Amino acid sequence: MKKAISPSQETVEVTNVSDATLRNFVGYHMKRAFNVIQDDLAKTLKPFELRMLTYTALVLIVDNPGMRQSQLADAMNIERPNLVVLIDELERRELIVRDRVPTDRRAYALKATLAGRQLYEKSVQAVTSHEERLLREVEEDTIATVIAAMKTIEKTKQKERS
Amino acid sequence: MKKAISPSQETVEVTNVSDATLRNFVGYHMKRAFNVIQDDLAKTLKPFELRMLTYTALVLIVDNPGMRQSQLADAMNIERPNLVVLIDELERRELIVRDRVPTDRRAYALKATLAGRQLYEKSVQAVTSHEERLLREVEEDTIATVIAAMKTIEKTKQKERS
DNA sequence: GAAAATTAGATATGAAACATAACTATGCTT
DNA sequence: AAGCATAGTTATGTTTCATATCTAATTTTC
Repeated sequence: MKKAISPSQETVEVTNVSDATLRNFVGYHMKRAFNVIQDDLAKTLKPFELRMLTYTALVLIVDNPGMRQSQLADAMNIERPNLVVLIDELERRELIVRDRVPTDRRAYALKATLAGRQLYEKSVQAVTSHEERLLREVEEDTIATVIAAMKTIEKTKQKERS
Repeated sequence: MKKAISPSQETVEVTNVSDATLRNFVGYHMKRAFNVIQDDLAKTLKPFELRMLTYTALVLIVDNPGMRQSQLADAMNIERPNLVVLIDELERRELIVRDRVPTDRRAYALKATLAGRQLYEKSVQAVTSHEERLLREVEEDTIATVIAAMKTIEKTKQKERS
């Protein structure tokens, strides 16, 4: 059995906007929820003068000392040219350094400075609090289920490459 | 008991990039999963010459005939000026019309044309298939849990406004 | 071992998504 | 009627992300 094609098209004053069709999609729910998280994350990182992307880069560099720019771009799923400006910013603020790789003088080994590692500690702590705050009403089991689902969705990407 | 402050900072060749710290955050998982969904959605909408935002606007207009631009901007969480260009695009393609509201000549009542409703039907069907494809490996129960969690997160936004 | 192809990073440039300020036209309040 | 508020628009700027092209260095190939 098939539903009527579309709602009738008479113009009436719209009081409550219905997003019922979009609510059928998981992606729509994820986008809306992620917007809330991202807004709050931005506020959380503001005191450290970090944005989501600079924060992500800093964390990955601290956790992977000696990493190269292309590796970082891959890990962050961004293009190399866009990473350059992020790294420029972190370097200018002396949170990281670009060390030359002796075995390959084209490449840079990215390393955090002491200041970078200290900012990492503080900001990771702040982001942890931010998540605790936002997820306060979500059960621990539910969070685990969500993470598992997100990983499954993330993995389907690789399969496409065939 | 407290962990060591940071990984040691010796430069070694990084083979596998570790994002273990970021993996502690639900937001990180959501961002990565959503990127996969968004990329696939863009490909799905390409044949219809729609982007995520124009698709969202079209669906909301079809589902809420007579809706005004400011209502749509509110529903989509975007600023009025940015909506104007989206509506311009849909209008230029004759998928929607800006009807004058007789009772308020400042406002427009947005309505889809027949072509707009037809594109809606096709594109909603395509997006439904896209989600089925991406979520094939996610259990039905899990999806319900994820949607509930997303709604909970989305709702925490309102509480902040105090 | 030299020429050709590849790779790491940088520069230039543009598109898309988002925000703010200020404007026009209309409507509402008093 | 005067002043204020609202709907939509215009102008403008920022951020995120993509592509093409460049340089320097490395690797491949003959």
